Amino acid sequence: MNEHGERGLLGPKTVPVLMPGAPLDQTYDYLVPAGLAVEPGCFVLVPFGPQTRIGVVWDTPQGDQSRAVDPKKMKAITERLDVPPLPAVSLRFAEWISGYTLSPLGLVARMTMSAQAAFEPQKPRFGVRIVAGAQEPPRMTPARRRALDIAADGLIRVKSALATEAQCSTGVVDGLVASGNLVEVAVPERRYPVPDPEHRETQFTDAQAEAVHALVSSVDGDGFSVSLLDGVTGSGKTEVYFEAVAQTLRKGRQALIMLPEIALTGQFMSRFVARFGCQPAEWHSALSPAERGRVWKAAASGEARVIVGARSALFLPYADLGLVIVDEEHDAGFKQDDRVHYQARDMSVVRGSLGKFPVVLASATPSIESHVNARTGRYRQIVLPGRFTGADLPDVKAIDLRRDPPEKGQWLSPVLVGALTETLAQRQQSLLFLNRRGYAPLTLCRACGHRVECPQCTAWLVEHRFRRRLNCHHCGFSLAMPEACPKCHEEGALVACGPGVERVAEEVRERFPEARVALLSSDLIPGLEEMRQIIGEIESGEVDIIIGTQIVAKGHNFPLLATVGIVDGDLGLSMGADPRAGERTFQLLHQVTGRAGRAMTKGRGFVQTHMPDHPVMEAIISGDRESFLDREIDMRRRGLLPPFGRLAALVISARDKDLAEKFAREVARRAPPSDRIAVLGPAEAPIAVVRGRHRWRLLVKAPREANIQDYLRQWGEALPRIAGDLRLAVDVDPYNFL
DNA sequence: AGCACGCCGACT
DNA sequence: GTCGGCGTGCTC
Repeated sequence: MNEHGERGLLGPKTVPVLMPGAPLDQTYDYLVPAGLAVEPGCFVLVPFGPQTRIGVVWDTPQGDQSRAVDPKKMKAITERLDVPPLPAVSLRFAEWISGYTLSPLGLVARMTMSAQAAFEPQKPRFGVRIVAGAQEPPRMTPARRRALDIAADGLIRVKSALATEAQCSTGVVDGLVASGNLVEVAVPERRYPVPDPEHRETQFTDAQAEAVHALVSSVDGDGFSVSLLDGVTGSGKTEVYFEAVAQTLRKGRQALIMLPEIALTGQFMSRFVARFGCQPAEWHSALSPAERGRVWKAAASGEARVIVGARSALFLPYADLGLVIVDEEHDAGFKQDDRVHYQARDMSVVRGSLGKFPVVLASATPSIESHVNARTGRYRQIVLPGRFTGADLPDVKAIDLRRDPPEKGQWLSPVLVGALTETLAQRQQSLLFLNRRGYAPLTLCRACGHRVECPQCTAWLVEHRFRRRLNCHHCGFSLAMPEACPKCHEEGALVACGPGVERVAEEVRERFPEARVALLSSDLIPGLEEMRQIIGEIESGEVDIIIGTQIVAKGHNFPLLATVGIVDGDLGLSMGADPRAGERTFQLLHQVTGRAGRAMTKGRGFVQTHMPDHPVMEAIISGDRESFLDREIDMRRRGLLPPFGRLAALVISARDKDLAEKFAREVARRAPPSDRIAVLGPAEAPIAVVRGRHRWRLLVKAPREANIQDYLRQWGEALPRIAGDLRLAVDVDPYNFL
């Protein structure tokens, strides 16, 4: 065979083709039929074994090419798909992620074609338009009159839209098409408006202007850089990084603003519209397949200038990406933990390096990793001091639950109740935060002491009183709330133990029957639209007391909020093995208390805790972030934890308990010896059984300069083959220690 | 991932 | 005697 891809004297042209979606780590060579033009990155249809698959033409062969292909077995590309090709940088990005995460390239490549609809022949949508000068239909009904009057403007409308507008059925519209008064025409594809960098000038304080200057010059600098934009809630971070977006637009390049899924709010979109005069393209899980297809193509054609999206937006086939902003960069939601385990924040830095453009990480509570990178000079640090809305940071007080406990069966201490009463009297808003969904985390039988557990997981079932069900938060198992104990069948003996947000809401409604209460929990809000609506109601003051889980901590701006109460500040600190537990609790509590007091009023925060002396609580209360950081960073350094060391987790699972344990021990035995890399475990996972699968974990700890991937690959080759029900998942840079 | 091939238990 | 279980192996 000739050198790949070159048509030589020796034979016909062949190209390496990758199969996205298959867990395969190699390309396969295909003949290119005469007259078919293919180039690297283009999508083709190829015969693959007994099936026909979509493939991506690669530029260099990947994976094991050691066994020469039998020329007789070589098949030809069936056809080239009419889809924009992936740019070369997307190929390099996929290779990089595959190498780093140890995921097969085929699985990574699939993430770049996550819009099914873009690969199917698009059916043009048909609409109707009025026929000018046509005779009125023989029978003119009121419905027909309305429809024709609306259509009189000559615009093209989809049939159903016209019918809705004219308050008639689509039958009426069909009738008018039949009578020749309307004509069916293809609806032109929706275009993406071009955001205008000069739409509205923002007034900046001196400190903000300095930050803007730093970011804009990194865009001007025409090359890779990472900036950490570190500014408290209300410091104007968003408006500051919008200027980097504006500068990228002026240069004619595309920008991606990445947000945690939950923070993709209408509020963010309106701020974007205010600055740029139109909506950005959105990319998140709530898009319809057709919308996904449109955004994918608009990213590839360059028509979508700015894309605002969740982590998967990083894999869109941008024609000319020139900037990535990662807002709320500390958020754990940027870590993907299924199939390909990747950290989108870190991968955006890789993407910037490959694409030679600046990356901006923004947060009010940056991750320890980013802090360290900023302190060592790997990242530029841009600090936005204070709030510019005129309000100060809230005063935060600890409520020592040992001294001021709530009444029995209640969860709000008298101090917190007092603060809520006061806030209510002043007609201001309060927020109660508890990071636990449902009504109660444990249901106990008073008669026999039985704890109601999930039949397929090592976890208690959580009562959801609103739905009258017991749910497992790990596998989706659900049971109608039983009347009698499932174990001893005693009637009416089941009692709810501990609080969830629903229970806190119940307590609030009993204590403040006159207050308007909003309960925000992911399981009670069906989708992004409903979420946007509730947030809107809160903003406009239709709610007095907001009670919510994590969902309230992210990206929302509640201008009327005066008082914030953390119902259980200790939640999340007790989890043993997670090196980020302290950091995460700090970030969460800081973000939530930071919601208080935005528009000209000074806010107050209260944290209910059993350990007011814990470093996390002290940092939250004193607002002394730096010494908390120093302490955490020092702990990480001494423990050789990220970013001073590298971690990888191996999770072995099987339905059979003994099989999982035996294999885990076998895996541990085969660990290549190393004096720098340590292997801890195996140990049963903290949640030992999930979905009926028994899980064992191994943790690999390596110094920063070690190549942990090489070590893991070498280890993988030494393992017996994984047969049957056994599974081995590799998670480089794990964030989930359960 | 798919899909075929291949070797062991309950059915027309 | 077959239908079908899923264990194993391959796809240029």
